[in-house]
Formats: sequence, structure tokens, C-alpha cells
Amino acid sequence: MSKVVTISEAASIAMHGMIIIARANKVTNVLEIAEATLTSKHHVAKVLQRLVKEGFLTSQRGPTGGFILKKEAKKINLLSIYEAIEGKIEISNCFLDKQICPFSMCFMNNITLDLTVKFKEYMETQTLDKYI
Amino acid sequence: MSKVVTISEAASIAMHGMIIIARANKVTNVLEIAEATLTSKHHVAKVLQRLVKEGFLTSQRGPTGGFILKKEAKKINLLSIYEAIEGKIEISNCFLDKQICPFSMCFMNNITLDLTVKFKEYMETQTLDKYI
DNA sequence: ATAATTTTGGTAATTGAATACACAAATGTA
DNA sequence: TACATTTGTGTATTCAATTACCAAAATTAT
Ligand code: FES
Ligand code: FES
Repeated sequence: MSKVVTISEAASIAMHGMIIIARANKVTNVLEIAEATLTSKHHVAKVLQRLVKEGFLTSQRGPTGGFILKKEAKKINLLSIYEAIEGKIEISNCFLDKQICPFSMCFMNNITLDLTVKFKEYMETQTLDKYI
Repeated sequence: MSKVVTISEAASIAMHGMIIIARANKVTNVLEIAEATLTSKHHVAKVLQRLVKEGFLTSQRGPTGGFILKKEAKKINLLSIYEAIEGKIEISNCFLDKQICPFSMCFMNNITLDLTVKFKEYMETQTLDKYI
């Protein structure tokens, strides 16, 4: 079994976590998110830390500490969260990194590009307020 | 920079290699394909062996040996080659392996499924004879 | 002040893909 | 027959990405 569209656990935690925090509407800590997503709290911590640095979350240490949205839910979409973790999505007509294809015409036509654009467009429409 | 649709070097070698062999219309060896695709001959050898086992190629040892199509180019499509290397493509509505999502409604809607189906459909239409 | 809690940041371990290697088996050529 | 060539098979190494862990810093509550 293989997958064409693969999303890393890190990106999954980021998106699920942001929705959980948006819904909670209060300071939420690593453990709560790790339990809800059934993932390692270590991994959750690392991902949330990244989201703090990228300006999506405000963190609060100590007891009662945790994370809370820095911007309005309406102004945060899934694409920006995804790209904060994975890096900007590359729009290219073929799948090879370097142009080392021996063929003059790519057998993937523009299917890779089409799918990537569709993915981006969808993700961009999905703002967090839709999930509250 | 990240990619949504990723294809391993192994799958790339398989598809490019099959097209090269189909075009050559004669016994083609590992080295020729490695040079054409600018990849390691070891990796090419490993991939082609797999394609022999899966019934796509016939191999011939010794001097003047190499690989040649076992079936008509018209009857081989890119999907079957891809799946021979990567395993059958999984059609699922979400990207998570296990159903451990904490939400009742997946925020990916059916975008993952849609894209995967589109990919499969395209790959299935691409028979090798189109590239000769 | 002290203790408990939680984030932070650096490091370690794991995984999987890609690559490299060695030797056996087969086959054509001289 | 002897030799060179090429695939077949198994294993080993390398490499990068992902995931896991741990100790320090910060903060709240008692
Ligand atoms: S990369 Fe070779 S055909 Fe697109
Ligand atoms: S996996 Fe959680 S929303 Fe789809």
C-alpha cells in the first residue's frame, strides 16, 4: 500500500493542534494536544514550538501555561500552517528535483502541477474559524 | 521547498526505464539506462530486477544481455509500473494511516481522495506506446 | 522562598531510501 | 574450452528525514 499525497506526522500535528487550540479558545498545553491526537508529547512540543516561532501561537510557561492563538482563527488557513512546518509548496510541472529527465516531453504532463495547485487552493480556503 | 506529490527515485527509474526500453525496441542493459537517467547503476539494477519479477520485463544474461519488454507496450501503463515498485496506491479519504483522528469530520474533506483518484486515472491512461 | 508545572532548545535514536559491494549464475564470443 | 560480459541475489553502508528524549529556563501557586 502506498500513498500519493503524503502528509508527515509533524504537519498533521500542526494542523490538528491548531484546530484544537482554536476550538478550546483558552490556553492549551502540549499534553492535551498529544492525548487528543494520540501522538508523542515530545513530537507535539517540537511542532508547537515551531508554530510559536512562525507567529501562529503565543506560548506561556509554567503551571496553567500552554499555547493560544496569536491571530484570529479567521485569518489562519491550513496552507500557512502546513507550509510553516513543511516549507513552501513547490509548484513544478514534474516531480524530479533537478532537470535531469532524459525525455524532451515529461510523461507526467502537468498532472503533478495540477494536483499540487488543487491541493494548495483547497488548503488556502480552509480557515480555522470553519472548524470552531 | 516541499512537495505534495512525491515520487521516489526508484519509481522514477522504473517509469523512465520502461519507456527507454520500449523506445529502444531491443535488449537494453543496466548501464544504458543508468546513463540515460543519470542514476546509479546499482539502483537501476535493483529496480529492473523487480520489474522482471513482476512480469514487465524479460532479462537476458551474458554479453549482449539486458532487458526487453515482456508484454506489448500498448498493454503496459504507468500506473502498473508505479504500483509494482511502490505497492498498490491506497484510496482513502484522509491521510492518516490509522483512524486516530480526534475530529468527527476530517478537515481534508475528500481532497486527498480526489487527488489520489485523479492521479491514478491519469497514470492508467498512459500506456507505453504513447511514448514510442 | 519552595515546589510543581510547562515550555524551550539541544541532542540522540530511529527509520527508510538510496547507494555500494561482492560473488554466483548464465551466456555469448574467440 | 576459456574468457569476458551481464544479470541475480544478498548484504552492507551511507545519508537524510523524522521522531524521541532530556536537562535547563521560566512561571505560577502555595
Ligand atoms: S521527469 Fe522525466 S518525464 Fe518528467
Ligand atoms: S485525519 Fe483528522 S481531520 Fe482528517
